[in-house]
Amino acid sequence: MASNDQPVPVFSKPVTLRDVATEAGVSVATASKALNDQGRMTTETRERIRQTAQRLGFRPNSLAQSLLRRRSFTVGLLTNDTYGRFSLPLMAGISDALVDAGVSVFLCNVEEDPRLGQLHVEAMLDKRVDGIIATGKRIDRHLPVDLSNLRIPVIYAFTQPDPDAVAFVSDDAGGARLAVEHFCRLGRRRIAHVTGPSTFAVVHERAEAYRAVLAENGLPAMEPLLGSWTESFGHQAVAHLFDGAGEKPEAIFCGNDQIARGVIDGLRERGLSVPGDVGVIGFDNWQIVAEATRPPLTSVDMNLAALGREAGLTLLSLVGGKPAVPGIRKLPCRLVVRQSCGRLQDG
Amino acid sequence: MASNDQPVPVFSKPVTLRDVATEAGVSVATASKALNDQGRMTTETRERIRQTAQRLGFRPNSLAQSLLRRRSFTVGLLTNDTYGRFSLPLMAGISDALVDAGVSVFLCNVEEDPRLGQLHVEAMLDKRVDGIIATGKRIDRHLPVDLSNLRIPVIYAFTQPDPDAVAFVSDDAGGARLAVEHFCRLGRRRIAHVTGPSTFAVVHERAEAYRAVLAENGLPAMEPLLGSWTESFGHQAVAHLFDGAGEKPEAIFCGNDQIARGVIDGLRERGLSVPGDVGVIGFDNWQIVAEATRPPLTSVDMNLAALGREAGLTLLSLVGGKPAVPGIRKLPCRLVVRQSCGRLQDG
DNA sequence: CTTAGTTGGGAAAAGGTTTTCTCACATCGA
DNA sequence: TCGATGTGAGAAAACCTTTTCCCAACTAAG
Repeated sequence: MASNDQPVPVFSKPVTLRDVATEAGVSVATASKALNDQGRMTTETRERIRQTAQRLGFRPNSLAQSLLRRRSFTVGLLTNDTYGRFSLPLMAGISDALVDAGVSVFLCNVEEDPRLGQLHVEAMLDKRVDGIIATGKRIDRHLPVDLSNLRIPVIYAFTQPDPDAVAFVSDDAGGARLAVEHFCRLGRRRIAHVTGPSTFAVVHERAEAYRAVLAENGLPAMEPLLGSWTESFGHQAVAHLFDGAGEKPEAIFCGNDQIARGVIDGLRERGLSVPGDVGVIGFDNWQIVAEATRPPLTSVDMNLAALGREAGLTLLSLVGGKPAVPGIRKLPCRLVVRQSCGRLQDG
Repeated sequence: MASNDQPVPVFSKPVTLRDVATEAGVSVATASKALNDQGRMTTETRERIRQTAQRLGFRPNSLAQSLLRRRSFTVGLLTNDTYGRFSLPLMAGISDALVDAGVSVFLCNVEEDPRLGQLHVEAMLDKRVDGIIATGKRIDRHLPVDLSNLRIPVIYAFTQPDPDAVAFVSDDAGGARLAVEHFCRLGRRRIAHVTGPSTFAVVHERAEAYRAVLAENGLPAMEPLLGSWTESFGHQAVAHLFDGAGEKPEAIFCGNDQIARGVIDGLRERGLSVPGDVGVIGFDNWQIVAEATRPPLTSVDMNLAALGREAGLTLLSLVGGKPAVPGIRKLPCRLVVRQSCGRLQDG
């Protein structure tokens, strides 16, 4: 049987620093110093070693470096967000902030399973991650793992288990203000708020901001409609708001894009034009939803990637030994204006 | 200034094998063997060392182990799927398959940027990942990185750069068959197919299967409608199919759930009932979309998690030195029946 | 010519674990 | 009592890199 009958691939051995040193006729110590711009030697020697390393395709073994430096250039991202609606943009930001520092990210989805969470955390700890970023779908619920007594820095994004932790969250109240104030600027007077269930902390935070902006602008207060984060609740809300007697809203600020979508569809089915008769603004700026509504949805973007970047950078500096003051940092949202909210009339 | 004025946390030093050995009054060699069930010693000694390790909370340093074993218990997942629509379920499957083996997964989103791809791949290589799984949004496009001459095993999921590679993809033709055959069983005779652009390989593969099933069942052939993967194309398609003259379809098999959503909305706007007048089946089984359509959408599920599990397991066995025959492995889809496709009439 | 200082480069330890050898001691049969 | 066998446990090498000394050779000053 010929040897090439075997489909098993042969992987060549990685070239080590010793190989480079031998090839260049110096000791490993010198080779190391040459490549790290340390120590003293003739530029000639240094250059020769560099060339040799280059030629041999030498890449230092991170494992050995990590062992020595007690730093693995690795962080873990813990999430329970199965579909990655929030965690992926966050991840993108983190990754973006860290890749230039040579740091890679372990992603662990722990669902709601404490056993799984424990397993993943231990695996990461054993691999000596430099730090952990924990994220969740909502600020007022925590991952099913205890990260409080780890020997490494932990940063929270979108959740904050205790006030002594360092946490980054979006400024939901500010985001709500952006939306409602935008409606005010557009001259809408009766502004409704349709949002998720009262069990979510953000629901109250945003509703509070909504009421505040109405008050500041001398507009009629309307009680926020709490329900579920679904399209179908958007439909129900429209039925509730428009099918009864009394004055109808001119604008609806929705708690997420799915609700907004349901609202827009419900309005259209009633022959109401968006934004002509009613303006709609959503929350989350979930592109795939926001761009599919008719008309495309104006929505509050939580800047998750930026949040991830901040979290990543902060973790890095924490790992580097710089202290960080504990507490929540709120990062501003931004309003992404499309066509569902109406436009300022010129003149 | 009191020392507790400083917010810098103090992280205790990890306990090493040497600590355990010293504490138990043995050598590190013995300690190692005790904990790994190797070597010879009295059960008494072994037990005592175990207890000591337990008491001290010893966890072996993975870095040191990896260095020695030339195996990092780490794999990389490379993707360009920003929103994680495909890569996250895949990731979940991979992670699920590997976590019990103590393997963690680096997730790297390289977008379409070759520089970024290169950066990530090098970072992973330096960290001595045991293998890499590369995935993409579509089988006929590849990531902007060259993985062909790595010293570690590579597995592809959803893409296959060359026939010598090991790749896992979903059986799109089979999935299409499932959908169309389901319509046939339900007695629908005029079955249309609305799908994405011709630049996608899967579009042709599924269209082929669609035609084949029609032929096998002696049903009238209809030319598939190719467009974009969007809701708005779904609307257009409905206009095209129903607003002209000629016989109308009784069923529509859509290339993805977004198209299906557009189709369903378009049908409703025309006063056609789903599934009463027209049955609709989508593709991807994107839960958040499929459950929000009215009625909920029957859809072909590509079993991405299962695919990820297979890929992970295969990579593991490849890493373990077992050869794997190159080529594409197609994994079956499954039909998730909800309410949009109609039901078999009893009696 | 001696001494102090500089320069280029190497030896060795460290990081934490695993594994192979080796060794001392005990036991057993002759 | 002597060799053979077996048993429990330790010493040391290995994995790969970094860093701290250290040393030899050379230069310059006195």
